[in-house]
Formats: sequence, structure tokens, C-alpha cells
Amino acid sequence: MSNAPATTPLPPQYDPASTEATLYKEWLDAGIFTADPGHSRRTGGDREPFVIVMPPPNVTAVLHMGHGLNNTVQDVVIRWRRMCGDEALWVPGTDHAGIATQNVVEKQIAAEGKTRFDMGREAFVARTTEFVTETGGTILEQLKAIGSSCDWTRTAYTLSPELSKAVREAFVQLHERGLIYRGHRVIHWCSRCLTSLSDEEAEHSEETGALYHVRYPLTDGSASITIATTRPETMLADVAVAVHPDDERYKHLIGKTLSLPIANVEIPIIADAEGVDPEFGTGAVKITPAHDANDFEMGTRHELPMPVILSPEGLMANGIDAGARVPAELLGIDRFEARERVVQMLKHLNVLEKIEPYTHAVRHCYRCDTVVEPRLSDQWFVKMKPLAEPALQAVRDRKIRILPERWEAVYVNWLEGIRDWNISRQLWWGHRIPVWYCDSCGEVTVSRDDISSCPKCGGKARQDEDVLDTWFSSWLWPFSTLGWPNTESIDLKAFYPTDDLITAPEILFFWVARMIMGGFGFMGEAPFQTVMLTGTVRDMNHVKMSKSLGNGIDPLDVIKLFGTDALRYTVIAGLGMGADVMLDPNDLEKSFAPGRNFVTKLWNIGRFLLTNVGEETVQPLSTISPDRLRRSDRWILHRLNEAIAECDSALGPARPRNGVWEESELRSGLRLSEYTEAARRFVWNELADWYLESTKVRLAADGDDRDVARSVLAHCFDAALRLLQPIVPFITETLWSRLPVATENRGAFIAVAHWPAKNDGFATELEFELVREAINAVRQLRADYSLPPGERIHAHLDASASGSNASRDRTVFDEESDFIARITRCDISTNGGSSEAGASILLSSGSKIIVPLAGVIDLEKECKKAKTELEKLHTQLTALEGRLANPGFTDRAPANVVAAERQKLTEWTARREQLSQKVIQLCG
RNA sequence: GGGCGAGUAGCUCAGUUGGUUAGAGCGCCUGCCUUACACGCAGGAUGUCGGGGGUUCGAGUCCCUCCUCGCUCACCA
Repeated sequence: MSNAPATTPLPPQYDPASTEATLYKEWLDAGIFTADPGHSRRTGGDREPFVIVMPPPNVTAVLHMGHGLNNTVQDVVIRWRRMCGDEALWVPGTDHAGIATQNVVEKQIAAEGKTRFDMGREAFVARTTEFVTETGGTILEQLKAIGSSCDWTRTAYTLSPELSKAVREAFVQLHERGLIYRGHRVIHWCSRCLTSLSDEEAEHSEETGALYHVRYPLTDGSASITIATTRPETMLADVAVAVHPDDERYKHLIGKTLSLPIANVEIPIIADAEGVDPEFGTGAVKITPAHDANDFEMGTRHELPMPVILSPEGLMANGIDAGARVPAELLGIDRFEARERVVQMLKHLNVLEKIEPYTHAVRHCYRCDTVVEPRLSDQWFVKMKPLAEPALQAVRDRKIRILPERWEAVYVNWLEGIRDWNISRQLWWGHRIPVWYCDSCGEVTVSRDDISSCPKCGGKARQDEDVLDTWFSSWLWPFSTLGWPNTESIDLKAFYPTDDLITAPEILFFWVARMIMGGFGFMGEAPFQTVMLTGTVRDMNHVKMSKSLGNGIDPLDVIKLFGTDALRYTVIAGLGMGADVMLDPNDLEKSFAPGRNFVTKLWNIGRFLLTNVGEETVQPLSTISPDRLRRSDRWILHRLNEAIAECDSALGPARPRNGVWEESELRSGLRLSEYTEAARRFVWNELADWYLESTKVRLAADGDDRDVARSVLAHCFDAALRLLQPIVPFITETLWSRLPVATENRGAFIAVAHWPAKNDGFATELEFELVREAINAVRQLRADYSLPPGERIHAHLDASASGSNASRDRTVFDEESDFIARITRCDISTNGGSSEAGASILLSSGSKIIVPLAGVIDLEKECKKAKTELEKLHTQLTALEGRLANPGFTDRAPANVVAAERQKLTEWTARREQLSQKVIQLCG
């Protein structure tokens, strides 16, 4: 890209389609997104590193609005830091997504009439690998389309050889530290995916079921106990009925035996204070240790047998210890069908007392939504308590902040009650557990390297069949992507710890909390200093967008229609901190209008500038002597300073000062919608609406002043483009490359240009504010009196009441008369008579704008309007006077507040005086 | 059931340690094709700040209470 001014004028319409792909390629070719570890201060360089690791999308994922939103946020932040001079690194990558990917491939082969078991493990993994290689990573290409400025030379993949090594290292280290153990207990089992799940992967959802009351008769026939259950089919695996030891209803029955209907086995009545709430149901609990986590605990306490009556597929079966509990007619029946049948059988046996409707939370597989079955099995677990401690402490000590704040409480709450993490999955797609068993001597070996023979007896070593939870690789992401476990890795030294972690709240526990634990656990340091949780994209009914619900928006459709920048601007501008973004999938035109309109506006400002400023090089503002600046120049330069300050303040400090967030900065920054609004207001409402209009007269004339206007205009637009680059990188790059400003201080791309800095030389420009006031006044008068917009009108300035400002006011209006006349079609003379009748508006300087309007004014209407206004003012003034007369207020309120009120009193009193004169004049 | 949060203009949300005419964007109404832009320009309307009570000279802001939503965790069978 060249800095030479354009030789062809800008086309009237911005065409994103023809520019975006080319531009993106130019950025890539120039390597501006590639970070250099040598530049990082941590490795002796002179730049602060600023690092974001991308939440890796599933390798099979296709871009949706959620990705669009989340990655745009990350890109805005990283582009901002890059311009600020940080060595900015955004690490992209994908997740192999164990269960999710396996499910996709299983579906494919199911269509061919096969199962993975028909294929065998090796062939299935090969097939999945092939699938992932061919179609996977599509999403990364799509992320390029939304402008993501990732360092693609560092693209990572959780199942790559490098990251697999990290996974194995992590497992072995935890094992060495005694934090990994094999447990035999009831876990969540998905009978469709045929794997165990972690607590987080088994999601609760409220369901209306039934509470079945079943009578179990005593074996001696003397009495019976009624139990309540939501899962009657599991009664076949009951091994006892527990009651509270102090429960008077049942005390005398403890120790006796019951005859379990259908299964026809004898089970004892036991007492358990911990596991039984006498208030609930009938106060008697059936104990099914193999199919309920709570019952498993009680079963363990009382050393009860644990018969299994369900197959892994969720079919009724006589498993371990079950004997012949499941009768022949139920064998092989699905658990839900079996529930119906058991209920029927209980009815026939006349032991079903009643069925109550009952709402309770049922766990579902987060991947296939199948109802999860509690199931007794052997799994590998990570002991989480020791890992959670530093993760909790880091947030309490403000080493890590979570935005928005409310999620911190959720985070703390979860970590305080953390339970051990089941990390083994009975899947084929993933990192195989690095544990080997020796069938000869029973030795269990945990190893970094594959082994084929037992290190103890030399017998054949057999690797554990299971793979690790996909999140076991994810929680290492902030350092595994930087080279860990090679602690000498230059990337690791230069870029760890990272800075911001930007993701959706759904994976706060799955991923974010575990990454923090992993960061401390393996690196001894927090993996990042800020967690920013973005909102959710929803439709107009506040329903979360999803492909399955059909209410999604394809970001690529939006890009095709309105361009990437319009998409980015719309989502960023609409995204309050942690707030959801509502978009209408049925009306893209309306949903993305803010972005499209803004981009068009920017384009047109650029067109005006390039046409009217001309193509000869503009002198840098620094070469313009301050005394050549006019009041409008000083005004816009001051507004620019304010805009820069507002953007900086909204974006906030990039990092904590000494590794710990100070209270005052803890909740500041990353308010992207505020930053966007500040930049928008400057470029649209100030630069375009006022300053640009004011330069039209100057640019049309020849002479020195034309060069001043050109310099200021170009300077301001240049700065505006820089402020906007992170949000709308493509159009700003396109326009910036054509700006005819001197080449000094410019790199090749705005994407790596310097972030604008405040220049404190420009104080508030009061004179130009006066001009704006006058213009607004004339506009209002024209609207109030319904004067045709095209009609040329005359007015005069009455400066007689403005005291010492009178001559200044007259000078200002004389000098700005061309501009005022052009913009309002109203000529203001400064030497007219002061007593002339007409509509008037008072300016803050005390001068008055008077439009002679004899004959045009509807006196009656005006009179009424003025009277209403006067009344309102009078009421407020009375209140104000009362307040100031109240010693309670004047004595206790802060002095500055009282002073402000006094000031107001003076102003209002003057205005009331003026208004009453007006009323007299109008109403007679 | 535990924890947390929210209820401010038709919609989405700002409102900093209480300070007195409550703001923005979008939408809506009116008028304008003013030679960068109708994806634009100018003007305008709109709120018992969820209800009730309290503290205070003063409450959208602090306290209590009620109502309504939302998020999150959870082995009451």
C-alpha cells in the first residue's frame, strides 16, 4: 500500500466486497499481526506485551453470531493495544472437542449404516482425523473474514503433537503431586454417548415428572413402608430402605426386612441420619447405590451390595451383583419404557399407593441432551480443592478481575463448593489417558512416554482405553499454546502471563475457572489479569440465537450485505458491559442499520475531504502557527482532545499497575460501547456536523486560510480514523491510505499507526460555542415559526445587554457571518436597532438574536407558549428559592453545591424577567 | 433450596462517593432531495426512575419490605 494520494476520486458508494479481502491479505503479507517475542519487555525488548488467547472454537464449528460478537470484541481490544505500541499477540486456534466431534462423525457413519464399534478404534480415529483435516478449521478462515487480527503463525490445535505433549505432562505432574486418582463411584453417564461426564457437562433442567409412592411390605407381613421415588424402575436395584433414626413412625421397624416387589428380594430397613430428611416424601428412602450418587454414599456407609440393573446403553439388564432382580419380561427394555412397565406391574401387585405430579431438576448430557443416568463405575478424577485455593485467592487479591463484576460472586461461589473433576471419558476421540496396566503383576504405570512393557515385571503393558475430558486440554491453553511444557520457550517467557480473556459466561466453569487453576497449578502464576464475559446474542424475543432454533444470523450473510465493518460496528456499539445484543434475524436491514449508516457516513466524510481538501499534500498541523488558527479550528481541536480522553477513559488501563488491580481501576475500562459512542460523536456530531460545514467557505476560497483549514480538517479526520480503526478496520484503512497528509509520522497501515494522543494546547473554545448557539437559535426560530427552510431571512444581533462582551460578540458574528449565513440561510447584522420587534433568543453571553417577524407570528399561539414556559420556570424558581432559604440546605450542603444553586438562581431570575417581558409583549 | 443480579422514555441501556429541570442510541412524529451523505439534514414528543415504607434539608442513587423477571449452583428420594 502506498501513501501517495489517490489519483482517482472515491466512488460514491463504499464497496466493502471489493476491498476487504485484498486489504486483509496486505495486512497478512506485511506480517503486522505477527508478534515478536524479542520485542517483549520480559525478554529484553522495549514494548509491553499484550496477549489474548482466543477461546478455541470447536474444530468442526461453523461461524455463528456468537463467535462474531466474541471475536470482534477481542479484535477491537488487540487492535487498540497494537496501536498503543504494545507487542500485541492474539493466539488463535481450535479445539478438538472430544464428544462433539465424535458425535458428528458417528452420525456420518450411522448414515452409512455402521457404528464406531463396527469400524474399530483405529479406523474410527483415522476417519475422524481425516474429517477434521478436511473440513475442520473452516471457522478460522471465517474469522479472517470478520477482520480478526490473529497471529496465524501461532495457530494452535488442542490435539496437535505439541499440545498433546502438554496434556500428558499435566496429567503426569498432577499424578506425581497426588492430585489425580482413580475412583470407584457413581458418576453421570450418557447412555447415548456411552461415556461418563463431569458435573459441569451434566446440565440441570427443570422437568415435570411424577413422584411414585410405592408400598414395600415387611417380610413378616405385619406392616409395610411406603417410599417415594421419581425413578420407579431403579427399585429393582434397591438394597435397603433408610429412615431417620429419630423418626417415630419408623423407629420400631429398623432392623426388620422388607420384601422388594417385582425383584422379590429381601432388603433391610436401616437408619441413616445424614441421608434421610424425615420431612420429605414419606420419610423413608429407597437405597439404590449403583444408580444414585446419594444412595451410593449411604451404601458405602452401610457396606451394602451395589447391584447394577442398567446396561451402558440404558437398557434393563442384570449386571454386576444383580442376580435375577430384573425379571425376564423387562430385560433389554429401555429405561423409560421400563418405568412405565414397572408402574403397571406395581399397580397389579397393588403396591402403588399414588402418583403425584412433581417438578424436579433432571440432568441432561450437554452434548446430546439425553437424560443422564447416575452409574457406578471406575473413573479418573482430579482433586480440585488444592488447585482452587490460589484461584480463589487471585480474585480476592485482585490479581484477576472479572468483568462485569457480578460474575465474580458466581465464580467464588462455585470454587468454594468445588468438587473433584471426573476427567476420563469412554470415547475414542481425544487424548488417550497416559496410564498403563500390567495384566501380569497388576502394576499401574503413569508415564510421559508410551510404554509397551511393565517396568516392574516386564509383562505386557496395556494402555487405559479412555480418553481425557476435552477440557483437560483447554485448561492448559494459555501456556500450552506458548510452548509449555518447554519452560525455556521464548514465547512462554515473552508472552505469559497473558492479559485479557474474553469469552461467553457459559464456559466460566468449564474453561475460565479451570484455566486459572491450571495457570497457578502448572505455571505458578495467574494466566491473565482480566476476564471479560460478553453478553449473548439474542433475537427480538430475547431467545438465544442458535442454529437448531432457526433464529440465527449468519455473520457471513451480513458481511455480504453490508460489509464487515458494519457488522463489527453494530455489535460493538450495541454491547454494554456484559449486556446481551438483540438482533432481528428476520430484518437484517434494520438490525445492522447502525453499522451500515455509520460506515456510509464515514465514507462520505472521506469523499468530501478528498474532493475539497484536494490532492496536494497537506501541511502537518504542527507546522501551522497557532495564531493562524481560527475559532472553529481551536474548537474542533479541543473537541478532538476531549474525544481522545473519552475513548481512553472508556477503554481504560490495559493492565494493573503492579500486578494487582487498584480499587479505582478495578471496574474501569473495556467499555467498548462507550468508546464507540465517544468516537462516533466526535466524527459525526462534531467533525462532520459542525467543523466540516464551517470549512466549506474557507476551502472554496484561495489563500493561507485555506491551508489552515485543510491541515486541521485532515488532522482531525486522521485522528478520528485512528480512534475508529479497532472497530472498523477496513474502511479506516481504505480512507487513511488516501489521506493527502505529509508522510512523516505515518507507517504503511493505520492498523499499526499510533493511537492518537491528547494535545493539551487547546482550551475550551467559547467563541465558537457562541456561534453554535446562534445557529441553533436561528434554526429553532425557523422551526417555531414555520418559516420555509429555503426562505432567506434576516436577523440582527443585539449585544447591548452583554456588557463587556458586546464588542467581542459583534466581532465574532461579523467574522463568522459567511458560515452562519451558509448554514442557516439567515443573515445576521450586528448593527441593527435593538428595539425592533420580533422573535428573539438570548445567548449565554447576554447578547440577543432578534428575527423581525411582524405579521408572521401567530400571537395567540406564541403567547400561550410563552406563558406555559414562564409558569414552568416560575414553579422551578420557587422551589429553588425555597431551597436556598432553608438553613438546612445552606448550612449542610457542600459549599460548591450551594454556590451552583445561587448561580442558577441568578440565571433563572434573569430569564424569568426576560420571559415575562416577552409575555407582556406577546399577550398585551 | 443456596448464591448473585436486574426492574429508568416504545426498545436496548448510561446514570460515578445522595445534590435538586433524569440522559444516550435506536424507534416514533413534523419539515426538508441545502452540490459529502435521504444509509442524510433540521426540529419535536415521550418517563408517578417496579409498588409501599423509612433515613435525610435533599433519594433514581442509602436502608427495610413486597412484587416481577433473569443468571448461576444444588444428591431432597
